[in-house]
Amino acid sequence: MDLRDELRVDERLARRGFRFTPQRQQVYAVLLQQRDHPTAERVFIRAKRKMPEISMATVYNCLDALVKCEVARLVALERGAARFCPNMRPHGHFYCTVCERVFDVDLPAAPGIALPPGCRVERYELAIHGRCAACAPARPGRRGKRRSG
Amino acid sequence: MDLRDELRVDERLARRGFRFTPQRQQVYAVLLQQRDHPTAERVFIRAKRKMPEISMATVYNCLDALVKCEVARLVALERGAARFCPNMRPHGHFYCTVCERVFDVDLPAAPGIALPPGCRVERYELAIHGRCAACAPARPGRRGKRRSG
DNA sequence: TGTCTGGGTTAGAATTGTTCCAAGTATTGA
DNA sequence: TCAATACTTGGAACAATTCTAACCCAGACA
Repeated sequence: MDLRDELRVDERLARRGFRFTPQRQQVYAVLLQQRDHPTAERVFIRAKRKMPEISMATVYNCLDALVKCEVARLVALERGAARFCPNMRPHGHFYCTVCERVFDVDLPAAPGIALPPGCRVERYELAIHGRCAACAPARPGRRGKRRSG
Repeated sequence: MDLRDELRVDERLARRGFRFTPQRQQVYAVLLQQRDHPTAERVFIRAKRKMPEISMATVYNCLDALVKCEVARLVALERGAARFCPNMRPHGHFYCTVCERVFDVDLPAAPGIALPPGCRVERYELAIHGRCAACAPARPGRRGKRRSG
């Protein structure tokens, strides 16, 4: 983990009256280590490897603190478990409906959406559902190029 | 409800081996009647007014059938209950974080998003979180009222 | 040093939203 | 008419999340 990031996280938590406890450090490290948008349960499993005593309730608590301090994002792509993502730059998500993997995608500079008048935007969430490169050829739908391998 | 719409829904269901039962008609009518993106529970409450015997399981069944036949959309804007929407034209959603109301918004013609190569898009979901006109002037705190019904 | 205060952690209970199930009902086709 | 099949129902089961009560620990202060 980048030390400057850790310092910034520490500060960000402190500013809101949260402590950067060993559990929160571990949960944040898990998010940074493998950026595959894990669910809370998956974070729990990974965090347990180095911290076997950690509980699910604590993982939820830590994720909640990280999200509140804008150090991680909660991503709700489908029904079922929420996913978490330490990438705080504006971005959208590509969700593969076959393998359920999630990829970050850049957002266009100017979305140019006509909002109801008077609205104040806090954030955008763009989710794109489809098939990733690995899964696209799998089930032949319309015409697609066939790849060997 | 527009008769042509109803006929089309009937057909669409039939094409997939579903029947347009009185319960499904009622659930669909509820969606058309008040386009405020109700949750399944809210649909249940509204459907009961004209059909007191209807059960929650049936409401879920009906909503599921309508979504499968592409007559309604399931909208997952936040954690918690899914919402339903009979507007099948491409559009996004503005979600007011204060009053929790949802508004349809038009999408820009060309989204222009750089996807990972080889991806095949099935659908976009754009969610914009913020404050609606009624809630925007409020200071961070609770204002705005949720409508009952 | 002891103790007070307040956030943090834990296991497990509770809650919420959804799906599953078994039994009975309605509709369709032979 | 009978059989096959889809549908509805209430309630059980389930998954994800939140809540609760007990205990823990760091820092402030006497």
